[in-house]
Amino acid sequence: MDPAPSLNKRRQHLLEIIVADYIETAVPVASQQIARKHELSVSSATIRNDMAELEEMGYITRPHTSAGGIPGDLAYRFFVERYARTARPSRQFEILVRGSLLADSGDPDAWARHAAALLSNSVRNVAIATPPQIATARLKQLQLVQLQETQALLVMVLQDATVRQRMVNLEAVFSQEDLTEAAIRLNTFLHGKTADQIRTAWDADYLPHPADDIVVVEVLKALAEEEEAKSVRQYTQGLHHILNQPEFESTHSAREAVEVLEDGVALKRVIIDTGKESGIDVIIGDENPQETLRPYSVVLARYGIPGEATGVVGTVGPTRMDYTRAISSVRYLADFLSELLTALGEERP
Amino acid sequence: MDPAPSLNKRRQHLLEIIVADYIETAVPVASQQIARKHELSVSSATIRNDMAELEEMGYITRPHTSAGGIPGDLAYRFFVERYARTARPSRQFEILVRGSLLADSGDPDAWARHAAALLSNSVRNVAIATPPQIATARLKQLQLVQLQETQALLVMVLQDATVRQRMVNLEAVFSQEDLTEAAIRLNTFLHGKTADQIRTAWDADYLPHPADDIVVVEVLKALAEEEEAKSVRQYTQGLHHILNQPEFESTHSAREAVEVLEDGVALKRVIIDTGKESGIDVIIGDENPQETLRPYSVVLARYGIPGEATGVVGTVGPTRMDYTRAISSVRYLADFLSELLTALGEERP
DNA sequence: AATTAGCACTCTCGTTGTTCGACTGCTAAT
DNA sequence: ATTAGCAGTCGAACAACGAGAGTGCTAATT
Repeated sequence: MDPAPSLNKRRQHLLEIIVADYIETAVPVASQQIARKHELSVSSATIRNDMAELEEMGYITRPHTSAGGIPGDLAYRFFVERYARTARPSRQFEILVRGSLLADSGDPDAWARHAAALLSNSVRNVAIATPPQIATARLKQLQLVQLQETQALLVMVLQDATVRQRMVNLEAVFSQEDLTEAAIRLNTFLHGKTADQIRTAWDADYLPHPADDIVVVEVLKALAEEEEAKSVRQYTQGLHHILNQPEFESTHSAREAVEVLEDGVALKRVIIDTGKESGIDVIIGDENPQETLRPYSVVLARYGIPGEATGVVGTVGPTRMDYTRAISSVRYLADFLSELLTALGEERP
Repeated sequence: MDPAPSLNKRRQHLLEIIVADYIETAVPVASQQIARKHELSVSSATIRNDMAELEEMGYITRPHTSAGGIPGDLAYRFFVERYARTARPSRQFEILVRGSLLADSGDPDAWARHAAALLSNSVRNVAIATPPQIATARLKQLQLVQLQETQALLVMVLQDATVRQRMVNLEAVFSQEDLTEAAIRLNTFLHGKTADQIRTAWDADYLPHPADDIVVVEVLKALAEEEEAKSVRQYTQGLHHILNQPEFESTHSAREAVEVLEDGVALKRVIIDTGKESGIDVIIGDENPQETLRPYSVVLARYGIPGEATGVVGTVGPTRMDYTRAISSVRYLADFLSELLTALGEERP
């Protein structure tokens, strides 16, 4: 569908120029400047008329009576739908991403951490990434390591190859051999099961070994925690970039931004809501349901294996952000992370 | 030893007042203010004379001719040695720390993360913490989990109960049963060994199973990475606090601070150097060997089991920071983390 | 009907001048 | 050694002002 049906060709082009210019310079763009820099074959007066029209329609606003125009959320939305969605990242970025992420083999947590760093440097804004989270946590294998006489470390590998650990207080003294044996026994019983499945199977099937129930309880706890939305760990990178942006020159706005982004609870909500269906979510300014994020724009994509294990990568910045770069970088990262995760998660039946 | 031998009682007290006042208000402290607020039983003129003397000796400076005094690094040093070292944290803080850290059972990584958050809120500054790092990495137990036909996930539990994972590309097809068997075999062989010990034992003792060497190579790689200084992961919290400090009102200084602290490479160097012997390291301003950290003060303590596994907690802020609070909070946290770690690491012979 | 030239008007920004209040440094008295 | 008193210094806040950039509008042009 046409993002802006009531705009003729020239005005669409004009709007594109204004948005692109403002994204680059952060200065209200003036009609004369446009006439001079771009070969439009119309005079500045015509541009002024068109800009008055664009203002009327809510695409741009003016900081004061005798100033150039600055794009509003609507203009950015138009720009994103019309021009920015189709872009591809630079070859350089692709190489950098592949090289960096292939280096940390098999550790989804490290992927997320490094993805955030890579993205942050690419878009010169704050980047966030979450490691893949499983929809319904499913145990793959567990291991018991003796710590003290009656204390063991329970290490669990989940379906998506993430590893979780918990401490278990046993009620009696066990040797490492006992524990290893118990682990083997429990693995055959628990392998591939969700929390629910474990619960029903456990009731039905009495286990004769005294320590086993304690371990199972801990496994259930861990799986439950895993499914809690609270456990969405997110890596944030590149906070310093926003202090370079002219919109955060005042200490006040800068502090607010850092507070919101470092705290991350608003972001978490956005992440949870974000596109289960594939594609890039672009949330511009006031479109954001999270009030504290209204001054910013968010470009997010979900990656991974839908219904199995998915995470999120994306970037946050002022509404005047480089959407072209942001969208292309985020898409490329999400696709590549999905690839990595698929390779890791694929398993023989 | 006396931190300031050439100062008489009154001048020491005066210096204390100036430092404490400036820490609280961030405004150059004037002689009249001192005379009014504190019961000194001397007039402002006397204070002026004393302050002139303190300036002469390098303890305080003045922003301009007719302004109050602001403490220099020397004054802070005096203050720290004379008054701040002995402080104890508030009961409230102690309770908060115990409650929070006991909640994440057995996960040293989570301890560090939460310690940074707790400390940051307490001192209202940036806080950093590293999870415990082992001096020479020592394998406790490993586990192999099948992912694809020729691919397995290697999960290692190290001596200090931290867990690391790597992907292993096997050269042939193995079932999960094969892998479990191999893991048991390797565990008896590798248990408790350092990288060096593994290497010598491996040469001496030929292993008949074809896949074992691949796994051992990965274990060695992981242990090596673990020992690399580069792998010092650090959690930074509370960057937004520094934007509240008046010294970072200008965007420029704020940006510099965020850049230095978020990047963390300078901090990493300081962390590596930091007090192997117990005690709190207080590095004030220009005393810092790291040039980029000269505008700030750092309060750091190492925790854990010396020679076995240790980490670092601490805080970074402007030289005008609340040393009393910082030192007491850092000390309490370090002590408590050591306790937790000792409980976790204690092991039957 | 759309476009353009021209011009008066508006607004911001950096500069300069001025006042006010706070604080010090110094001198002379205690 | 301490203090009172006073002249002098400095910064913060505010107003005035001119320059420059850009618009809105009107009237002429295609």
